[in-house]
This record gives sequence, structure tokens and C-alpha cells, in this order.
Amino acid sequence: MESAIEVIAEAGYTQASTTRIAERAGVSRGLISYHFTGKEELIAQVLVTVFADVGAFMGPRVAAESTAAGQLRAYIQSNLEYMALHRSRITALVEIIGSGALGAMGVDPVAAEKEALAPLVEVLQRGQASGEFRQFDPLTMARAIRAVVDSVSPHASDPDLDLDACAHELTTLFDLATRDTR
Amino acid sequence: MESAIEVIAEAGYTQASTTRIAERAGVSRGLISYHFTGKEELIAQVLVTVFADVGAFMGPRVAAESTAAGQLRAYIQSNLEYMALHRSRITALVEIIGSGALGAMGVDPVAAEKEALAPLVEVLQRGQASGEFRQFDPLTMARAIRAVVDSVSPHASDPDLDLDACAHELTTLFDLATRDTR
Amino acid sequence: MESAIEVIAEAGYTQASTTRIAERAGVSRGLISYHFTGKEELIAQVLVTVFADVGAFMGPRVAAESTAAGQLRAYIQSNLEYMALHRSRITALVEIIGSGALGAMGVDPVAAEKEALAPLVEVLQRGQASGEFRQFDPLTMARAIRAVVDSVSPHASDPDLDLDACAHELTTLFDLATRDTR
Amino acid sequence: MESAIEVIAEAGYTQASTTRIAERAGVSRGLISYHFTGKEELIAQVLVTVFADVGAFMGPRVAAESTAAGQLRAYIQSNLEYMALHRSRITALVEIIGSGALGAMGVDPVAAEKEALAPLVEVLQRGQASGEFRQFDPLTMARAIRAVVDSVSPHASDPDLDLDACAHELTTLFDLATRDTR
DNA sequence: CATGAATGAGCATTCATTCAT
DNA sequence: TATGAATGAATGCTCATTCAT
Repeated sequence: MESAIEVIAEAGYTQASTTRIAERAGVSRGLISYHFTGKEELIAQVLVTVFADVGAFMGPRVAAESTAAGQLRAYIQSNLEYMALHRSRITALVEIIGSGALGAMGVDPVAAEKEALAPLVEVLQRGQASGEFRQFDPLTMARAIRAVVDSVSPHASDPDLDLDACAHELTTLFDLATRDTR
Repeated sequence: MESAIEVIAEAGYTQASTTRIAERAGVSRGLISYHFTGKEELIAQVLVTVFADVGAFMGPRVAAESTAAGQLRAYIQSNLEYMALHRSRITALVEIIGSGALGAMGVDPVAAEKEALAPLVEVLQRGQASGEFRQFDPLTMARAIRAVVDSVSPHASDPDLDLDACAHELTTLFDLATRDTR
Repeated sequence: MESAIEVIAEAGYTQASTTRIAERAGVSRGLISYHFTGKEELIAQVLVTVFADVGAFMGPRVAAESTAAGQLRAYIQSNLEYMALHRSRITALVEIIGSGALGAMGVDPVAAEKEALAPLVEVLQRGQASGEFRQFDPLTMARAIRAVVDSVSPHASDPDLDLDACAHELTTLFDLATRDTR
Repeated sequence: MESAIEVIAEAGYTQASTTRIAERAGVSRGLISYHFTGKEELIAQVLVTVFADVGAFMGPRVAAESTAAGQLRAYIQSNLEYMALHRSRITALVEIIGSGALGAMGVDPVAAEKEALAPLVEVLQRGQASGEFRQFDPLTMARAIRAVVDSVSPHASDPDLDLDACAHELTTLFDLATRDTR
């Protein structure tokens, strides 16, 4: 699975054949089919694992904040931090999701998106209820936040990119975009 | 090329084999290799064509605005408008770029991104120079804008999505995120 | 298809991989998938072709007889004659049917057997109606006749086997087994 | 071995992988290779066991008859009886033999056939010597009898098939086909 | 211009077998 | 005795590409 993540992150989902994954892992091609029902299951396992991991990382950091604005900042920041720590995992995630492989795996993309965005939507709604945030469509805003955060992933390995500075830029961006200034 | 766009938009880049494209176009498989050096060239042509088309659509609308803030709004709005008018073209574009096919085509992703973002970066810099926009990293902001706009594309065919409302949400989002409030 | 027939006849259906068939035909492996939707279709085509051919051979010879007993003799004899002329075709047929591949091809084995036995059952019933044949279950008798005829196929290439003599033995066998002696 | 028989009978020899056999037996895949030199040996053991069993069943019943005609009837009848009692064993036997696996196991098909037919040929020759049976080629007749009896096996599980009636049909068939009417 | 037969590399998967434990 | 991880060969198939017509 580690090898799968690395290969997908480096070469893209399309090029991530079992051959390459097996080579990277230093095992035979057949072994993948031996351990996983098929390639789909391997990918699904990767998704589940990484999702759980990133959730375990971000969850406490977001929960530690008391205000909605703080939680939003923590959400963006911790996501980018995780990206810095486990760049390839996030890259693999984005690759898999972006490749349309989920559809072929019987995953309902609408439901999956709703689930992925749910925690973010909640934060936004809480902020609106508390008066911290202005009125906007929480779903659209949540999608925008995720899109921006995910878009950083391809550049995460860029040595020119200062992730701290980037995090600061993006938290400021969405802070301004969401706060109620009345 | 039209067929290629349609197939890529409908089935995703991965599933867009020359077979399916040729079938859709009602021609033989061999003809694609006859007219284009290879699949890569076909895809490249698609990219060039669509880029030119979307540029021709957005350019005048952006140029019609006098303020940087107005140009930014026009950029976002016209991009979403084009998306509504030619959904499959944009979907195909996003599919191709997201598939990592560019790397295999000898396109320098850094240069390509720079070129794609250039007009947007210019608007942002002009706004900063004129004092309309606050200080932020223009490249990061440009990436964020593109990421958000592109993220709408998968939902463009969703009947529940009100593109006008969405455009209003997003222009407001980036208006607030960029304006100088001092 | 000719190569498929030969390979199946020589090596058995199980060993008849596309690789071997392609090698025998002197073409590439991919060509089989190019011409036929899949291996199943190739096999199906073989079946259809051979069935049509054997039907075209036996039909007139059976129809030329006026009595049911004569038709039964002609049926057995012409089947064995065809076997002598196109041994590999019949062998392939028997291999395919005996391999259970039909089930995997969505063919209803009950319906297929009924169809294959129909002409024979008709002859037997006609003979019973005319009083030439004694009373027996036509289906069981038809199955027996087919089983015996098919069982000759593996020996068809045996130089020790005198097919004429064999045909005489078997026509006599079923002549005695079916005739009404009252 | 019991599991092997069941799996072969149910799924056919081709589909009878060690995986499925091991699963059915509730043991690991490796155990099969541990106990038997290879799959071939397992199959060979199955053949030997079943042959011995069917021989032990039919032998006394055939020997109990005094006339050759009676022995032939007993042969057919007891074979069908055994089929009714141990359908899967016979099905497995027919599957294995029909699959051409014997050739791959180094079994000389000519010798094997001769051995399998020997008792039957003996009965037929004895009948001819005693004048009970007419003159025919004993080997051809023996093959025909075996072919017909074996052909019942696929239908043995058919609830519509009355095995008693079938046995009566077939004993009558070969009674008429072999008896000397002079 | 256009076709379509043909190719060969690559892919996911199955399977009998080996071997350290 | 028994397990199960691991292997490597083989299989059916897809696909972009070539080329004679």
C-alpha cells in the first residue's frame, strides 16, 4: 500500500499499474492479486487508510479551536501541514479522486463529496449561526475551500513553495471571504 | 477533435481511447493516426483550440472592465459563463490537465501553469498597484481563483446548480478576499 | 478460425489458449481480440460454422432416404463420413461442448441439447408412427445415438479404425435396437 | 479428495482449482501440494479411488448373473444405479476423462481405454462364444455401451429423468442390439 | 483521403507450486 | 502436520500505432 501511494503520487493514477506498484514494493505482480481481491480493493484500501489518517491528524487540531473562524483556519492549516508531512499521500488521494476511478468502483460521487465536505460545511454553518461568518452558500464555500487546498498538492514538492507562507495566504483569503464585517 | 472533446468530457480522459473517439466521429481508428502524429498531438490540438476559444470569449469581457476588481469579477463570471455554454469543452480541458497527460506530452508543467495564470496574475498585480487590492501573493491568489473556478466544472451539468448564483457567490468571495479595506 | 479448430482438436479446449491459436495461425495474439469480441465469440463462431457445415452435409443425405430406418442409417453414416472428412472439426465440436464452455457463454444447455437432437427425434418418431420402429422413448434413444456417434470422434484419427466397418457396426446396432419385429 | 470430487462435479474440471478444492475442504491451499505431489496426483488418486469403488459395486452384480445377456444387463443397470447413488463421483470421473487431463498426466489413453473396456469386452466375447450374442466387433460394441451409459451422467441430476425407466430403455436397447436371433 | 487488418507492448488476474514457520 | 505469504508463468484483453490498399 505504501508503494501504491508512492507510485500513484509520482506517476499518476493512470500510470500506476500493478506492475509498477509491485516493482516498487519489490514483490511479484501476483502478490497484489493475492492480498487484495483486485486493483480496486487496493485503491479502496489506500483511500480508507489515508482518509482515516488525515482525519486523525486534522480532527483534533480543528476541535481545539473554539471559534468557527479559528476552526476554519485550523482546517486549512492542518490540511496543508499534513500535506507537507505526507505529501505523497495527499497527492495520491487527489490523483485517485480526480481520475474518476471512484465511479468505476461503485462509489456514488455525490454521496462521497457530501461526506467529504460535511465537516467543513458544519464549521461554516456554525460560524454563520454564531454571527462570525457572513451569509453565503455553505456548500459552495466548502467546495471552494477544498478546491483551493487540494490545488496546493501538486506544488507541495516545489522547493520554491513556502508552505507556511502559503498557509498564511490561504487562511487570510478565506478569513476575509467568510467573516461578517457588519 | 469535437468527438475527442465529447468523449473525454463524457467518459474521462482515461477511457477516451482512439477507438471510442473514432467511433463517435464515425471514422476509422487509423484516420486519427493519419491526421495527427499520435494521440498526443490530437490532445494537444484540443488543448490549443479550446484555450484559444475560451480566451477569445473571456478576453473582451475582461478587457471591457476598467477597474481591476471589475476585471477579476468579469474573469470569474465569463469563465463560468463559458462553462455553461460549452460545458464539455471545459470538462475535457480539466480532465486532460488533471490526468497528468501533459507531462507525457513533453509539456513543461511549470511553464504551462505560468502561461495559463499570466493574465490573471496581471489583473491582480494591476489591482495591487492601483490600491484596489490588498497585499497578497498574486501567484497564490491566482492559483486559488483558478482552482475554485475549475472545481465548478464537474458540477456544471448538475441541474441543481444555479450557475448565476454560483457566479455571484464566487465573485463576492474573491472580491472580499482581494479588496483593500484600509 | 481454422487454426482454432485445429488447436482445439489437437490439444483440447482447455489448452486452446489464444496464444496457441494465434501462433498456429501465424498471427499476433492481439488479432484475435481485434476480429472477435473475445474468445467466447471466436468459439461461438466456430460452433456456428461447423454446425452449419455438418448440417449442410448430413441434411441432403438423410432427406434422400424415404424410410425412417433408412434415414436413421443415413444419419449415422453421413455423420461418420463427415467425421472422416473433417475429423478435427468434429473433434473440436465435441471438445467445446464437453468442456462446459457453453454454460459460460450464456447458452442454455437444455435448449441447446433439444435443438441438437431435434432432427434425430423427428426421424425416430416418424419411424414409430409408420410402424417401422418399436416403441421406445425417442429422446433417450436419440441421446444414445448421438453419444455413440460422438464417441467415435476420438478414435477417428486411429489408423487401426476402419470407419466403414465402424459405420456398418453402428448402423446395424441401432437398426436392431429400433426396428419393430412384431 | 471428497472435496475435489464435489468441486469437479459441480463446477467442471476446468474450474476446479486447488483454491476452490481447498476452500471446500476447509484447508489451506498449500496442504494439497503438501499431501499430493501435485494437482495431477490428486486427480489420479480420485480416479483410482472412484474406479475401485465403482468396480466393487458393479463387479458382484455382474458376476451374479449366469448368462452373458444377463451380465450385460447387470453391467448397464448397476452402472446407472451407482450413478444414482454417487452422482457426483461419476460426474467427476466423466469430467476428468473428458477434459483431456489424462494426457497431461502421462496416462496412455489407448491403454487406459483398453483396461476400462476389458470387463465389458469379455462379457461380449463370452456371449458370442456361447451363441447368445450375434457376431459384431466386441470393441466397437463395448465403446458404444460405455458411451451411452456415460452420456446419462450429465442428466443424472435432472429431476425429470426416471433412472429406472432409463435403465430399462438402455438394457432393452443393447439386448436387442446384441442378441442372436437366428 | 481513408480504411481496416495487423501488431506488440502492457495490463489485471488466475493458478499451481514453493517454502519458511 | 498445517499454514499462508510469495512466486512466476500463463491467460484474455485493450490500445495506440503501422501500413498496404
